[in-house]
Amino acid sequence: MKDVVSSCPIEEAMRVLSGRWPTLLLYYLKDGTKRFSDLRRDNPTVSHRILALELRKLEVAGIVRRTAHAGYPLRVDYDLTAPGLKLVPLIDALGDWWEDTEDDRAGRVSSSAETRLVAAE
Amino acid sequence: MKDVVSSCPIEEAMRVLSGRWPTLLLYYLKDGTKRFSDLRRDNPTVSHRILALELRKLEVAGIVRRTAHAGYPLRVDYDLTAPGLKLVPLIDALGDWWEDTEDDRAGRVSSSAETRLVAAE
DNA sequence: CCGTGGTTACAGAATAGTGCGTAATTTACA
DNA sequence: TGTAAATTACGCACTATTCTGTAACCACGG
Repeated sequence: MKDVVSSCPIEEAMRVLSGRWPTLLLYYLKDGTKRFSDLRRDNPTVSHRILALELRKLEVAGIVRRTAHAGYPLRVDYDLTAPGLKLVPLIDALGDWWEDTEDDRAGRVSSSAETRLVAAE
Repeated sequence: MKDVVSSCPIEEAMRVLSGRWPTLLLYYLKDGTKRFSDLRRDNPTVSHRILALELRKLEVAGIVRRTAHAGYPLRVDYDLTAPGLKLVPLIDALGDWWEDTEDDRAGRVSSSAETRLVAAE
């Protein structure tokens, strides 16, 4: 994945939203503030390390806000920023699109999918 | 990327849209029918192998239609299916969101991003 | 010792790129 | 006239790069 300085907003947006976790984290955070360990419990298949990395990526992108409370036992909260909140309905729309078009997309996996053959003229 | 049979439409949608190319291909295909070599020219950094794989993925997902014309020199057309067309405005909305929230996301890369410190109560 | 949030080191898995081969027809050129 | 080369859309094998997981460690109060 080279940089290629895309200048295309779609490509840039996808750079941070791509992958399995970003949208899931958005999904869980839309209900409100969560802590690191909450998010781990929400989806137990993400590794400790990756969760930290993904959260950091979203934080740097300005989608998630990280709030570290001083003192011990160490406590950190995560919630969505204003842009993050604005993103949620778009993600939801994507989910709706997937469901609404399910019949039409006709996940015909075993056959040759959508391919059609046309005789040469 | 394990399977985990998500049952979450967002996760499933992201499984096919994740990565650098799917949205880009959508972008180029929204103008109309394109051939394999056209798409290669549109974004020269994608390798032929990956382009073929990505197109096949979108085809199986029912977003792109592949039309192979019989005879040589082999000719194949790609265009969007109805679900694919419906997806385009959502992708565009994502790009708009990225642009519109640019100031607010404040890409403060060098500093500690959004992190804030709060004194313990 | 435990739990919290996080980082680093190393290993293994997944993904991407490179180059070669293929098919039938047209064109190129000695 | 004969044959070599180009064309198109890939598939395959091999390598390079990148990503992800595991485990260990840190800080500290309880």
